[in-house]
Amino acid sequence: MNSSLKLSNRDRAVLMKAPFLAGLGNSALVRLMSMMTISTLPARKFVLREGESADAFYCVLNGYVRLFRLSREGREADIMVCAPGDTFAEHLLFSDNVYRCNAQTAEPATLARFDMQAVRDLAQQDPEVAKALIAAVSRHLVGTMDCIANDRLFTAPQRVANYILSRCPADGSSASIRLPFQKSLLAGMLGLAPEALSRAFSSLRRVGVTVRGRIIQVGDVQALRNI
Amino acid sequence: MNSSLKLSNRDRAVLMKAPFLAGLGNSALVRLMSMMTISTLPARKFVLREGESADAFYCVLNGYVRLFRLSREGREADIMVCAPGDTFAEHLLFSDNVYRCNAQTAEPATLARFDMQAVRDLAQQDPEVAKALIAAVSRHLVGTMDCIANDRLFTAPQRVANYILSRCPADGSSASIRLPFQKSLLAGMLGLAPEALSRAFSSLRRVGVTVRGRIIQVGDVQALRNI
DNA sequence: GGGATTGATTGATCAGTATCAAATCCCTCT
DNA sequence: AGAGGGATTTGATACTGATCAATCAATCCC
Repeated sequence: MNSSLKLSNRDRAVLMKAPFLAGLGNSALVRLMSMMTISTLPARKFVLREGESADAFYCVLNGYVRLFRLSREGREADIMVCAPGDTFAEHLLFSDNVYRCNAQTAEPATLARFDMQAVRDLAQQDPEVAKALIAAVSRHLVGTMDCIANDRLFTAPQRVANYILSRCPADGSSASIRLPFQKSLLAGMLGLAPEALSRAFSSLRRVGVTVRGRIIQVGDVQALRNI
Repeated sequence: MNSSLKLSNRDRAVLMKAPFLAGLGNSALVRLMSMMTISTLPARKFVLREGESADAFYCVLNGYVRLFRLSREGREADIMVCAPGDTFAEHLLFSDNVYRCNAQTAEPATLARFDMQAVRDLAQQDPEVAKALIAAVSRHLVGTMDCIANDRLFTAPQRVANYILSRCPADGSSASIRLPFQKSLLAGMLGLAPEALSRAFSSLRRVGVTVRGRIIQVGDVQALRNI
């Protein structure tokens, strides 16, 4: 875990466009960034663990971070996957003081770390920061509610289709997208075993979806929308 | 839908103890309550529908409200069940402007309605209100994340056991609880068909759980914890 | 350039839950 | 208290996805 205060240009751009920071004025931005530390982590590294005292939250600048919980027998359930620009654990600012799940990098990643207490203080005095926090937590809530509805309403092929559609340009009859991460991570996001994801992809072949490595080709976007 | 400005003593007590309002100082409280309207709804009444413009959020004062989404074929998936003291749709204050799911009373209910724009304005100028909002949304986020983890990690009997345990006093070897609503609502909360809930209860008989109507008796709480 | 490692696919089987139908229970209303 | 009707339970069946094992593909690495 290589920690530093320096920020690459690319990471800085991601940070400034992150929903949590994008709407902030200059003074709040400067103060937040002054209390931030950057770290670069290898793949599969735990960022934090369930039960640990929650004294920081994070913003992903590069790579992907997987939030998951463990059962007693050691099975894992992904709860959320954070992409560049996403924050995580920020919702513990005004509630719990213990992390409620594990966070692990899914590949080499760069994170910005924010001290919980410092941001809490800042949010108390700067309404703009408070507003940004509400927006960030709200966005996460919408995402998790969508996730529950997806899990409960749709089968594996339908969830995969929904995911593909969510990454297709809205118009156009055909499309080609590239998965930004391994299929096993996508499987976890969708609440599936990797084998089930594989089978879902192959069942989508009959509606014109072709998969080669990380490239997914969609022959007929509209056909995919009808299940 | 009988609307009024009056508040029964019981409803007022619930409102004041609701997490969203509990921490507020007097002036914020007075202003919020002045922009609030109370309504009493019969069972199975829709409070709001997916796609409608989101111009109010609600606090449940009495009864239960079910938030759910519909599939194209008309199947329903519960996303959250709100008990007295819970707010819902408040997370749309600073993000979306359209309701993302349906809300329906599960039985006769009393709700406090808050105008979205009015509270938005109030939150902008009163940091205490903003903080209360963050806390409310955060609490919901924790709940939905728990829900995802439960769905993905546990079987039906385990989820039912978890629910029972969450309503048992922490200590004591035996316990007796009363469901505050119909079993079909519990089934939906746990992501189960009513038949599956019924079978889960009967499979818990062998660990000393007895169900008669809404009364659930637990012979050995500790045994229930081990699955 | 060939093992070795890791990730993905495929096949076979099994567990868990949905669904549909029928019987029964419980609550409410009069 | 008894009747009526919705809620719940039970039974039979089908389906979905998990799991385990084996194969295949791609990448890594001296």
